Amino acid sequence: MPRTRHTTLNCSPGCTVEATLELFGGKWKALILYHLFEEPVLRFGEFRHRLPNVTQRMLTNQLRELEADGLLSRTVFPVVPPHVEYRLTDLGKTLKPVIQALKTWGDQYAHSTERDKRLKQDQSAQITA
Amino acid sequence: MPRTRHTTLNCSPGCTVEATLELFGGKWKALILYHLFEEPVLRFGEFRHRLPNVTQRMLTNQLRELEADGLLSRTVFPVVPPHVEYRLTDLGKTLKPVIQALKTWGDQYAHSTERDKRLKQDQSAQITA
DNA sequence: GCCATTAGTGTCAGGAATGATACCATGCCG
DNA sequence: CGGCATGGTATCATTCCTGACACTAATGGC
Repeated sequence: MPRTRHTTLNCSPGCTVEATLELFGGKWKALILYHLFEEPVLRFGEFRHRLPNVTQRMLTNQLRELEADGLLSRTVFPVVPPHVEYRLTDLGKTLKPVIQALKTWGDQYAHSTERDKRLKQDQSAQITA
Repeated sequence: MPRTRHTTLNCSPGCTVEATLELFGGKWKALILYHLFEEPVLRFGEFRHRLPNVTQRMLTNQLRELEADGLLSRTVFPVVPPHVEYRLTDLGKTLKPVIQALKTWGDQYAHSTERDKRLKQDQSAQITA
């Protein structure tokens, strides 16, 4: 996601939908935010445990972008070994209903999508192979 | 967006958030869905008018993916010149609260994000240049 | 015969996003 | 002195996304 999509917000009424998506459409951003709604303060290493499929580089990227967009704050304690805390900003907290809507829908419907059926087929094909 | 991100839905409780995002995280999918909530039946050319920045190829891609995911239906009338109608499926209609949440947030907060400020700076820089 | 229409498809190219891997700083512990 | 811990960077390669452009089919109208 998250390339720059449009540079202006003037493309018809639905445009802010896209604008919102640009903020957390990144590959792992929604998940990062989700975990911060569950646990208000997280350290880098804790993210790594919660998102085991994300490489360190990706995680750093996504966190920095969320920070740059003002959705979360990064607090560095100048100690050794390093200690860094991430938490939602006030603006970030306002995203809660959005993430919540995504989760609610996913919990209800994700397993009924065609995409999901394809995934299951792929998996069983791999198992039988 | 939306390459295939994870193949299973087993990665902790927030995973369905990501799964949902995979469905319409594509560059223009949310906007396509949004327009279909406004106007229940749209033809290919009407999308082109509403999304002037999207190339024909991209629009085709995104529509096909949404169709493949069972979120919208594509009805071809075998006439000349071609006539194709797109509308939401029942599953697609269930996404309305999600898109609505995205739009509500965007309308309220998009203009207060750091990203938005950066965009405005870039624009004025281009103007003065 | 020639052009316009609609909804595409095919090909090519460039750039962005992502992943893998290796490497770094610093202070404590033994 | 050597290794560990934490939170990263740097570099390279690859894959994916996106755009530009040209091309198509079948019919109606001039």
